[in-house]
Amino acid sequence: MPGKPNATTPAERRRLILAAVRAIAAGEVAGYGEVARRAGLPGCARLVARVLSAGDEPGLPWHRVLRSDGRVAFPAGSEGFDEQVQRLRAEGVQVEAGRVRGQRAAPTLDELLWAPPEVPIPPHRR
DNA sequence: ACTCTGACCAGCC
DNA sequence: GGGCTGGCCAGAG
Repeated sequence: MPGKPNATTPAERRRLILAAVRAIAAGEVAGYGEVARRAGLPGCARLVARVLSAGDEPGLPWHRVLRSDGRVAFPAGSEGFDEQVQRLRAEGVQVEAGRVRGQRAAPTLDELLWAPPEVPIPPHRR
């Protein structure tokens, strides 16, 4: 077939990104760039952001996607910010001033690859 | 076809 | 720790 070795169409990329986001386990967080990497689309962090901003897919754990700094991607005080923080806390993620503590948003996944099925969440920790 | 914008990232100072 | 710059992809005007 005339050359289409990879996902060159936006719809295909979008599907891959959605799958990668769904693959994030509860209590885990991932950066936009990391999600793009898992989707097989390195460098497409902005595309991930765009897909999430569409908000079409119901049940998508979009709140588990953070910036590479571990910060919430919404401006502090906005609705999206507030909701994302609450959702993360509901899953046991410790959020402090819009920033996730205890986990790395974008660690070196050189060997980590796909995340473990479940992560032990300490009940309370400081 | 061009320009601007966006739930971004990595590098450098 | 913070701020600037360039690069990135896709959609809207």
